Amino acid sequence: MSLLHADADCFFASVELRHRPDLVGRPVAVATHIVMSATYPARGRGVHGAMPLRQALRLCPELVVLPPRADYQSAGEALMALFWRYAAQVEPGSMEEAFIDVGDTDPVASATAIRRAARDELGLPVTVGVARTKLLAKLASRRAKPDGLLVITEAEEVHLRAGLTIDELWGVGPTTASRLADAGVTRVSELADFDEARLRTVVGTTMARRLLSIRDATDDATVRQIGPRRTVSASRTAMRPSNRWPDIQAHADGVIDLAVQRLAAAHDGQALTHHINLQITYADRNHWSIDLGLPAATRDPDELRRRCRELIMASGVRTAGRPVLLIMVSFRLTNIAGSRLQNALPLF
DNA sequence: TCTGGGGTCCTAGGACCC
DNA sequence: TCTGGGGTCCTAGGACCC
Repeated sequence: MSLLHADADCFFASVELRHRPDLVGRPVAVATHIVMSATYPARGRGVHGAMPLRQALRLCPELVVLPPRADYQSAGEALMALFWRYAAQVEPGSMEEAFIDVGDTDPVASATAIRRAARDELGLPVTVGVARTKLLAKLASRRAKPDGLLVITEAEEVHLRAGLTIDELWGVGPTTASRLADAGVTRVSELADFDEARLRTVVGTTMARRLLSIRDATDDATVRQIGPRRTVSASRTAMRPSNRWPDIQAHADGVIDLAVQRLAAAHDGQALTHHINLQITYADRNHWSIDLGLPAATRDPDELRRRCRELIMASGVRTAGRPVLLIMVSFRLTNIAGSRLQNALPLF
C-alpha cells in the first residue's frame, strides 16, 4: 500500500503568477521586507524564504518583487478540496501540502491526475511523492521538486532507508541532530547498536521511538483526520525597537486587534477562548511571557482587548525602559463541545 | 546568519488527589 | 504524620515545521 505527499511548489509565488503569466520562468519573489516565497529561477540564484529582501536583491538584482496580495487561505482551501476528489482521506500538513490516502485506486494514476487537475483548474504546479510511509512520501516529493512526480517502490525503500542521513529526517532539527552527532550518529544505519533505553538518554522518549521506528521500517503509514485548530495568535516584530511607551502601546494595540480579529474568524466564527498568552521579546533577545486563564470562555472582542491590555500593563513593559522587539498574543481555543468526537466518526 | 509569522507537539516540574 | 506509587492537570519553555 502506498500513500501520496502532495505539495504545491513555491505556493505564494505560484498563486501570484496566476495573474502574471508573463513572469513565469523568471526569478520572482513574494516579499514584504523579507522574502515569503521565491520561484525556482530565483532559488537558483540563492534566494530563499525568510531572507531579507535587501540580501535577495543583492544576490539577484533582476529579481521581480511582488507584494503579498492574493488570498492564500482560499487558494489553499481550493487545493485541499481538489485533493479530496481523489482521496479516501486527506491529512493537511500546512496550507499547501497534504498526505493523501487514495484508497483502492492506483496511487501513481491518482498522483498524475491530481497534478494535472491542479495545473488545469487552479493554475498551480503540484509535486507529488508516492511511497509506503509518510516519511518516504515526503522525501520523494522533496526530491521531485519542482513540478515533479517520484515513486519510491518497496524494493527501492529498503536501499534508500539504509542510506538515510539524520539531517534528511523530517522532524529532526538542528538540536536533535547535534545531540545525535555527539552520540556518534549521523546516519540512520548507525542506530543499529541502540536500544530504546540508550537512545532515550540522548533525545528523549518520543524522539527515540520515532527514530527506532524509522530504522526498523515501522514508521507512520496512516493518513489521519486532523482535529480543529487549538490556538490563534498574532505577532509583530518592530523594525526599530523602541522603549517609548506610545510606540510600545501602538505596537501592542496592532497585535491585539489582529489576534482578536483572527479569533472572530476561527472555527466558522464559533471559536471561544478561555486562555490568553502574552509574550514580549526585548531587543536584547530576553523573553518575558505571562498566561491568563479567563473565568469563562468568551469571544467578546471588547473583553479580550481589555484583558490583553491589562496583561501588557502587568508585564511592566511600560516602565522597564527597554526597547521592545516583538509582541505576541495567543488565544488557546476552547474545544467546541463534541467537535473531537465528530472528527473521530467516519464520514458517510 | 537567527532574518518573519503562523502553527503543533513534547518535556519537565509543581500542585493536587487517591 | 510519614512513606510510596500512581494519575491528572497546569505552566513554562524548547524543538520543529512550512
